[in-house]
Amino acid sequence: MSLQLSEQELVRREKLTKLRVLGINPYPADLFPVNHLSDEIKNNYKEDKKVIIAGRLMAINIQGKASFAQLQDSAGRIQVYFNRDVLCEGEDKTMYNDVFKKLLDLGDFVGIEGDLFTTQVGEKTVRVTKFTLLSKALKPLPVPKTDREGNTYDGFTDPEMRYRQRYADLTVNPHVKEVFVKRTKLFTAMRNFFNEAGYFEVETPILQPIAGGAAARPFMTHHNSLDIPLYMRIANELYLKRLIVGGFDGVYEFSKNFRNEGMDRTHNPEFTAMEIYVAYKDYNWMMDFTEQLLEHCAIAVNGTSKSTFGEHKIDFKAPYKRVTMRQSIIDFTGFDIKGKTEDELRAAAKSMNIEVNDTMGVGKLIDEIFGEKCEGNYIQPTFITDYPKEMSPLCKEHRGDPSLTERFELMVCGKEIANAYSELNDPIDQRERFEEQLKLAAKGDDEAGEFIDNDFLRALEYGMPPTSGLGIGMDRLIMFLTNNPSIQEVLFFPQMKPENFETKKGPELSDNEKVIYDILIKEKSMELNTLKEQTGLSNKQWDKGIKSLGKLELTKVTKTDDVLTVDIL
RNA sequence: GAUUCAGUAGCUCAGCUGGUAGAGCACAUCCCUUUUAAGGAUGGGGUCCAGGGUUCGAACCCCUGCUGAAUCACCA
Repeated sequence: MSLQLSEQELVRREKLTKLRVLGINPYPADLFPVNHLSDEIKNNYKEDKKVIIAGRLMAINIQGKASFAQLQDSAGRIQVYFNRDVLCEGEDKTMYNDVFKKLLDLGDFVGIEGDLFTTQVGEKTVRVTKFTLLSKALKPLPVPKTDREGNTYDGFTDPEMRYRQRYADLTVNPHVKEVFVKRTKLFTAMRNFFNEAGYFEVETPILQPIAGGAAARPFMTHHNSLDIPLYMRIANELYLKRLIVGGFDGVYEFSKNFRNEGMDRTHNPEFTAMEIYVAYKDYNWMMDFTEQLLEHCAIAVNGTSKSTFGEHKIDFKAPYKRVTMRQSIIDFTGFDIKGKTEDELRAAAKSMNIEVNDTMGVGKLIDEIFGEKCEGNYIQPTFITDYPKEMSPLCKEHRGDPSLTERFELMVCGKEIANAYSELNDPIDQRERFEEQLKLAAKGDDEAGEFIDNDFLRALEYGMPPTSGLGIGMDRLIMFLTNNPSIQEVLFFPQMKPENFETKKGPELSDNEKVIYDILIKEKSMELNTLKEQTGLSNKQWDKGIKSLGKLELTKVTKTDDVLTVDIL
């Protein structure tokens, strides 16, 4: 089961044994007493200061009896200087001549003790007095090089390889690491904002008997000892509201959700949402809260509320524009949805060249019109408010218009990044809405819920205070904050088709090769065309077979005058 | 799901009209004590994604498949 090794991999394996012969353990167990990071050295530079650092060798530049190398640690890179006579004071120059020059490779982890100096070219450098191999790399890293102008050569850029081998991507591409540092800063900033507001971080089940709180196809699994199906969560809404029923004033959760749907550059089967529910508030309050939150987060991540996404410059500075869905549709189509019947809406949609079908109800039709004609126009953060009741089964009816709900979505660069309600807390209304969804589902609307969560309804019957809830797509938000158009760039390990690690056949012969070989082994030597005819192989199959047999040094083709002869070796 | 493009050395990529597979970096050996995309000399390294077809001959043309990307469709 060994994969075929490249020449470079074999060389590194040989170095491993040579190191062991010299008594050097290439994978020592000892703690290494690091006391500086590369950026600390550069920021608090003091001539001759003694430092102990560790990291990967990312560039080696040997010049005879002295050498330079780049050591990369978690904070960046620092140049280190190996001088033969500094490193090896006595007669024995093995550590420099053999261990450093011959047995170390790019990618190896080394620990270094040394003191600081500045080279003639002005680069802050660690003069190595002692080095320790901490871990040998057997596989060569793809090492891009960058010149003085910042042009990168041999970049490790193939997305497939970068996603599959994120460890190599992170090692070699500092800008990739930066995206994930920002991702974590975003989570921290949001968490701090909520905690300072006095809200409570909680955890709710990922394995659920009913996947509710959203309309999406769930992943199904099975619990053996209960012998029941379980679903992986598609949203955490219904569980968080149960906690508001239980008496918390504000609860929030960063929730990994799972949806068994299509994948593309903005959809991964598992993604992270944040949902927060706050008692005694409504969606107007939540809009204020949301714009404060996002301004805070943008500044925490990028140091400014401004951000660039592709061709767009966006600014998360509060307050954001607020437009009702009805007004938005009037603005972009001239059509007023107020009071229109399902048939009128369907006719209007058709006249706008929007694809519609009979399963679409009023809500869905309005949503299609909005999605098609309006959504994409909102580049700066904008709240779209007051959605039709039919498409918001968990949202409280609008206090001023019973056909609407108290709901808003926050649009940025034409995409939805947040969704919020004045939460429905009337248990009887809630049951009716669920039943309405069941009817829609039966009618064929695949976005309508198929189950009624009776336990959730029971919770509401005990009484839930008026509550406003907000959900934010964290992946999408971090895409906007780091200027990445692809969700795969902001997930460490985006979902991909499994890689095929099947081992190569090695010295075994393929079928074609066997046919040729079996005939030839009896005759020992044959004229080429006779042999070819006897095998009955096509030209292509013959060609491949005889070529690879030659490569394996099992046969040899010789030409005497005009006659080609094949011999067995 | 549809369309288009791509897959060649460890990495980034050339490869003309079908005619023995190339470069830079990396690697190996040697020279070089403050360099920085270090430099100089020499050398090794390939299942041209896989399978089939056409052809005297295929990395190249045709078909099928695999993998990925982009655009579109789908996706609160």
